[in-house]
Amino acid sequence: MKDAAHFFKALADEARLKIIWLLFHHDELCVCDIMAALAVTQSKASRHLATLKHAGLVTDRKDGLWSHYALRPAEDGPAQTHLALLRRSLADRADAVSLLKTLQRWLDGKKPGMACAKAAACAAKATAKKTTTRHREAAR
Amino acid sequence: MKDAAHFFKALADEARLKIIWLLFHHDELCVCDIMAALAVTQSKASRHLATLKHAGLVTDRKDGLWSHYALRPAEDGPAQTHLALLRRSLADRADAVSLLKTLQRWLDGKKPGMACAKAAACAAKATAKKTTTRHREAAR
DNA sequence: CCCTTAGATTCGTATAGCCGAATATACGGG
DNA sequence: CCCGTATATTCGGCTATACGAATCTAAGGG
Repeated sequence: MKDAAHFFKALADEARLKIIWLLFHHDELCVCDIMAALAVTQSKASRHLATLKHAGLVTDRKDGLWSHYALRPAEDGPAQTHLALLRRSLADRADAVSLLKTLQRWLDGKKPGMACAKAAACAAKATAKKTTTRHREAAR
Repeated sequence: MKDAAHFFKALADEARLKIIWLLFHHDELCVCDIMAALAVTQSKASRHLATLKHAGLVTDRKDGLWSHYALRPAEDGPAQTHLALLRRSLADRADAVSLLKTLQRWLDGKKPGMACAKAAACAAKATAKKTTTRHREAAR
């Protein structure tokens, strides 16, 4: 029963749920994709991915400088069923959908092969600014 | 998405999973039942029940001195599906099954109407002692 | 009223988790 | 070899959570 609790702990964080959600729709993502989509720092992205890996939910594949993360192939335990259910229940959430779009925008503008991290950090800052602006407007 | 994380947080604790598991099989349980079955202190039982209530997973009903807790009736969201799945996946775990038995033993010997808390605390200590004894034996 | 009992809450503390900043590692190019 | 880049890890701090012990509350029973 301890391991069931452990499994749910891995899901008990919004950032990790977002990562899993994105990985449902993309076979592989690298750390800077996560940074850009979630608008988080590099260490946050990396740490949450490590947590998910440690919980056995994702795998990583190294390719030169890049680490590519993917959902762990179904071993068809209860965990997989929970994940499938999670996927379905997130599918009609506005924030989940728009998160996917944000990632897609990033992936589209990525090709140039230019400084990944800086661009992602920049995207993060831009999103943060937009958010605080929105808050400020809401406060009025 | 934040609320999904919140939901999983409520499940991310072994004691709470155990409580939910027991409530799958018993329409209502009072705090001292939980204390006895899980072999935990009164404050631990009460606090975890409060957490579950706060997360909307259980309801409570007051009857004189007693508080009776029950699973919250299905509102048929994804949460309920996760719970149903959880129930199925725990069903063939040895520890979950024996936990149910422990509770049953307690319920059977309960009728006398005698000092609930002390008996439960006693049961808790007995279980603890058995466990440490077992550990000591394993260590040899 | 006072006492006992079931349960809730508070208190102090310990541990776990999250975070950004800084630093470390490791790879590829010049 | 040195540099820049992508990711990992460490560090220090902060918040959240978990816990037992103690205290509080409220309901019966004498």
